[in-house]
Amino acid sequence: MKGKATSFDIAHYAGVSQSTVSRALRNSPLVNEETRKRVHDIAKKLNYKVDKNASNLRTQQSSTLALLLFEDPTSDDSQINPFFLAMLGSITRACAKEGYDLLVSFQSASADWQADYEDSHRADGIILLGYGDYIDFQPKFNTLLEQNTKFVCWGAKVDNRPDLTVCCDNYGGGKQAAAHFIAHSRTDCAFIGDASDHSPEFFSRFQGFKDELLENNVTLNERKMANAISTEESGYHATRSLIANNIKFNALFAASDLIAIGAIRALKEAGISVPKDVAVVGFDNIAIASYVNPPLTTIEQNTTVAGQMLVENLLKLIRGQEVQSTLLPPLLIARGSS
Amino acid sequence: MKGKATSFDIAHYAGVSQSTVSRALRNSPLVNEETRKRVHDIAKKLNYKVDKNASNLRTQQSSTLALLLFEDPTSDDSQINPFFLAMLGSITRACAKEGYDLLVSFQSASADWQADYEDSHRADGIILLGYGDYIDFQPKFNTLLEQNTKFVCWGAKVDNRPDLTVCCDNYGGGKQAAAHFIAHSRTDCAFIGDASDHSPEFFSRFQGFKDELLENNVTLNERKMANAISTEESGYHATRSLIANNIKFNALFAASDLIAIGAIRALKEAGISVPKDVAVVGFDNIAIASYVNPPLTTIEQNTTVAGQMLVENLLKLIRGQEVQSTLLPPLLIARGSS
DNA sequence: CTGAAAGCGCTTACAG
DNA sequence: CTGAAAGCGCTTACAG
Repeated sequence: MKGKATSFDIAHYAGVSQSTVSRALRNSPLVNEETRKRVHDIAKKLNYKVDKNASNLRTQQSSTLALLLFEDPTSDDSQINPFFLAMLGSITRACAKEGYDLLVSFQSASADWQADYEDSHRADGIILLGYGDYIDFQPKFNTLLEQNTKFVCWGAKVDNRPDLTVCCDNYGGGKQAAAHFIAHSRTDCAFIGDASDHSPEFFSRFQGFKDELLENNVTLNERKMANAISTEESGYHATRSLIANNIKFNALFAASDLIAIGAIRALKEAGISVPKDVAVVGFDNIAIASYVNPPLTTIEQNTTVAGQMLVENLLKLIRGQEVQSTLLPPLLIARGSS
Repeated sequence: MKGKATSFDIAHYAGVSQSTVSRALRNSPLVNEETRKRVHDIAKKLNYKVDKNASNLRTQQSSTLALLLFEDPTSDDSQINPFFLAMLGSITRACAKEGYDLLVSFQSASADWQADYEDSHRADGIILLGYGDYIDFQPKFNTLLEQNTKFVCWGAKVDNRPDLTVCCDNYGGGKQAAAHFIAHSRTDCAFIGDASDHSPEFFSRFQGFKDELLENNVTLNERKMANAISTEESGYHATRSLIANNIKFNALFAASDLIAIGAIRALKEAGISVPKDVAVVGFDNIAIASYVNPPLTTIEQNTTVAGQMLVENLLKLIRGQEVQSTLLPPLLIARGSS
């Protein structure tokens, strides 16, 4: 036989119609058990596989989800944020478990999104993942909403937006970080990260941190804050600028682990001991966190659960079931840096 | 308009036939420039996207590659080997650059591969990636070959196999590790990793290591070898067993960074200083390597180039162009552990 | 339980 | 340069 076998080939060998082959392969109850078995055997022998393009075209669905990873354009091209890499892993697993394929695509935040996966029927729905400037993404989110695209978004839960999100309780995580410092009598706190509406996740972490301090009668001095995106380099430079400006503090909350790792490097270089002089707490619990020196205390986001929830929620949305945005509890992991 | 627009809708509004719409959208030179423009405008206005299932079905190709990541079944379910995660990133980028989508799938080594991506026309070709027991995979590779599936394989170049591979020069990398030890007068060497034909990559690294030592009149004592798969835990336990058996050495070559990291932990626990008492060299240069304490000397595999080559070679294979397996040069990165 | 037939939305040879 | 038509390989309502 030349080329791939089709259902007509199977039909020929099985001595039934092509319709019956199709039914048999889909295990339709309408098919005689014996016929079903015969068809399956022949299909196996001919190494037949249902043509997905044909069946998708016919059924108007794809059993595929698309993952759009949009990255901060300023980050190093060759390095993907390890937190997202972990998410990617868990999303892939979750998809497999649900019988869906996963299309992965990196989007640079600046370029036009190739978000036509759903329109072009390549995917039944889209998962959006990425740090970056949220305000830049607004119009794109709006387009997705207008087009009634099925999508679920990681992390950027903002006010009244009707889109579906799964995110970590960033506010609660920030509070945990502050509570940890207070429990260790470190009340002269600094914060590093972009605490603005450009980065709603970082902003929530900051708010929780500040509020918890306030509830303990500690005020976070605005001068002890520095802006950073989620890279080690950015954390390093932000911390250096604090040190250069002679800002003193004995506790530092970084909006992400990468920032924290950069911060620790800057502190060490300046002869400031971690945790003796400055206690450091990060956010994410990326794999590297436990290996740095000293091991990084951090607020863990459970990527396994997060990936599952993203997939589950998206599938519910696709199936027209009721869904709500999900808030995942963060967990403080105490290590040597604090 | 209800539902998605089709090329017939565009044709209706543009006052041309559907054939012309199809040609115009594909920028066929057969179409009048003015017509082409009009069709494109209307398509944009209606938010029209070519239905991939239909066009793939018609053209019998998918502009999609599949990445099968097969993992060692013994590794922790929640953690993916960071080296493969990095590869995944670079493969995704390389695909995007070539205008291909990437389907990602994790395969447990034990289960049946869902390697029907090509047969089912979901992908034009397959990239295989993973450590694990090579001998277990043999029959599966053979099936792929028999079915004339277009695939390219990372790392497991074995003898006379006709399949296309891209891999690091593991043998040369092993030699570099040995040369490094010899240059630092550390000639009492140990090796940790599965040096058998179950793990051809590890075996090549081991061979190169042993041969380079031999060329410098150093013999690697078989007792100073321990088996390990590519996880930290495995490296830890293998090293502990050497120590427990009172095996002495002043240099340790681990077949992967994860093994090396586990080894360092075991050494430290036993009160053995790295690098003072034992110099350690790993393989891969995963992101964590530079953060561990002490920073890990390792043989880097360039994942960016590797991902590009995998995609390039596979596309050549798909297009019927001439291709050869590719060997990538490794690079020793000297850090604090040696 | 089975078959003949329509149709999913494209692409492209064929005819003009 | 354009259009009518065939056909990619399925799924499923319809008729028996």
